[in-house]
Amino acid sequence: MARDSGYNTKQRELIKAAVKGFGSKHFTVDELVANLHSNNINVGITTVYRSLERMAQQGMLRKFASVEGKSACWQYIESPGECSNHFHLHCKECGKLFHCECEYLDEMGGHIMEHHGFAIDASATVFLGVCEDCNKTNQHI
Amino acid sequence: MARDSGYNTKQRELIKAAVKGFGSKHFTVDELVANLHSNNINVGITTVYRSLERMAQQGMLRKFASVEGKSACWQYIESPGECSNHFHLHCKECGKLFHCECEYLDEMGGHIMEHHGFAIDASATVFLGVCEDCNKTNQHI
DNA sequence: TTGCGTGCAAAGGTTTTGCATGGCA
DNA sequence: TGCCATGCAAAACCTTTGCACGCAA
Repeated sequence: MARDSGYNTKQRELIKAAVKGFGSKHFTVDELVANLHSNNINVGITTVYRSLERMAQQGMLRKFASVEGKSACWQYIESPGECSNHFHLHCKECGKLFHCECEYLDEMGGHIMEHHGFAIDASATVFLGVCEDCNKTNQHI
Repeated sequence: MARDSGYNTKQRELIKAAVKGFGSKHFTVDELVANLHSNNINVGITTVYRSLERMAQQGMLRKFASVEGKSACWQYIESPGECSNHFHLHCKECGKLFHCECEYLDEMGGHIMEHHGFAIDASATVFLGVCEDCNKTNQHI
């Protein structure tokens, strides 16, 4: 387990607690700050960014690339290795993020590594498309 | 083929020509503007953004989500349907974009549609990872 | 005491919007 | 003429950086 290399401060504890509160659900910096505010906790946005980045480096958090100018998403890693084998489906219509746990995708990673020499970072890769619900809604278009 | 719905203006022609000049190579707004400048063409950045967005809607262009605060990438679609059946691999290390034509990935799209009800937009999806070359370089890390 | 952590303010970069002017049809 | 397109300026947005002060060890 990665140990904290620096000091233990009140802010870090508060941020860590809030992050854990999201469980395996992904969140943005905005959502995290809103969550803190709703508990009457005020932490500088700078500190939030720096803490998240630090936690990501320690392997406690996963950072998703931003999509289409939207802000980056973060996700707490409840157990080490968790989510490393699943991909994320991001719906272009409703913006929802789906977790997709599937052996097929494991295979795919292996295939791409073997045949194309490319090591896919599943935790950072986001599939863009349209989810089931939005598909139904938009069938007439 | 999608027809222009609006007027034909000099700027649109110039932008379209520059875009075609990139062939199937992806480019950013910055690169496009630099390209125009090197030909002594000055078009407002606003117009560039609006034109690209319009061309993308007409199916003449493909827009890639921005990655990690980097600016968005665009790609000219030389022939309709081109690239619609292949994915793109974006190397986190060197930033190169690889085209990956592969039946396996077609299957995968089908699988995800069947089993997860999610319609993947291959043309917009970018796999993040590390390419062969960078992998070799970083093996000691 | 030492030096890392915090947070305000400001800068950074990309993209969008308001609005008056310009140009196509 | 009527409406769409243009482009300047400014805003919007997310994120990072500089710097002085505060706090953990």
